[in-house]
Amino acid sequence: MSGYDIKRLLKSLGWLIDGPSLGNIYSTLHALCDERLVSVEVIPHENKPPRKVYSIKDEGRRALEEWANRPAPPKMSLKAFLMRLVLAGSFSQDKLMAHLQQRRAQVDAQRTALQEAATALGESADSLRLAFDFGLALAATELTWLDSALIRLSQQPLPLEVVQGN
Amino acid sequence: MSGYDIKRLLKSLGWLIDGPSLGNIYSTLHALCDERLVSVEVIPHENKPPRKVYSIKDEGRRALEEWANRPAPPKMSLKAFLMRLVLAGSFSQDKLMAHLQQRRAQVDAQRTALQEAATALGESADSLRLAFDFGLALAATELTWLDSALIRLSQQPLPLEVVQGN
DNA sequence: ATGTGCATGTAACTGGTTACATGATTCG
DNA sequence: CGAATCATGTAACCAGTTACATGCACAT
Repeated sequence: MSGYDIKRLLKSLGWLIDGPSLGNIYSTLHALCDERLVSVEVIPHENKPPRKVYSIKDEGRRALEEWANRPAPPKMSLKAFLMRLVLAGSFSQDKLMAHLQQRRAQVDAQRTALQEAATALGESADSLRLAFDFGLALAATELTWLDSALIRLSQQPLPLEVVQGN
Repeated sequence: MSGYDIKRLLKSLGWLIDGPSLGNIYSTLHALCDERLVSVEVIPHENKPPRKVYSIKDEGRRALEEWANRPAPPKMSLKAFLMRLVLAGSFSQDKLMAHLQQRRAQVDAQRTALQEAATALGESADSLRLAFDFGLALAATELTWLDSALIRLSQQPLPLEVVQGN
């Protein structure tokens, strides 16, 4: 993809993840190029600035896999988790499921902690309480989503890339 | 509260909001002090470093209210919204409800956008699709939470601070 | 005509983290 | 007896934003 393409894709995910600025994307891409992790193909357009299409190289893929398999920090944010999911999900189904299970444990722990903090707060019912309620609802949603994702994945044993060709 | 107290409170909200580092909290508190928005009371402990308890001043409260009433940027993140909710929720019930209604419209728009992007993606069912599904589940949860919060608030017309004294 | 989208890039700035420095207390 | 919690603070450093610079195409 080009830098601009990347920006658009990430934008389509809305508030789910941080939308890095274009400046950031371009300079990261340059750095990645210097490190020989990605390759560029310059496609010249007539008197437009040439489109630069980047592709990940084998070494880059290895580095990405290494990154994806690093143990997740215990306090990983939603955004960070989703970023990992999107970038690392295409490696192996086992890894993906392990990832989801790990996340499940963390979210469950967070939910208990949140519940305790909320009850410790008492029945004050102000805006802080609203925030806690929201947090609990979020945690519940994420847990059911994780469970259904895990079930779906365990029912279709082959990674879809193999089946569908991409 | 003291800087340390603030850190602990924010920590109790877990991944719901960004937990600013202690260094950040302390320097912010110093800056706020210089601007005469908060006051400090130094409570000396025997040969421990003295505890510094900060209180918001009238001028600070005014500044906070002004901040809370600034129109929310359309792409406001979850964390930013919750931060506003917690910090600004104690002003007036009308404002709080307006705030929630505004948020509702934004989340609804985001959900539609997400849905369109997801269907445009087709049935590829890879990890990116999982992320989109999650986003949709999240949006739905937030919407129901917002609705129930709005109903609750409209049923009890007086702000709880008045009833409960705090 | 004027603005928005495509498309790339660089440089300044800054908000916030990490690391350092200090020291008592409590818990295992 | 060392590790964690309480408790404060400063300074270096860095990642990422904002702003600037350029220019065509297409719509209003």
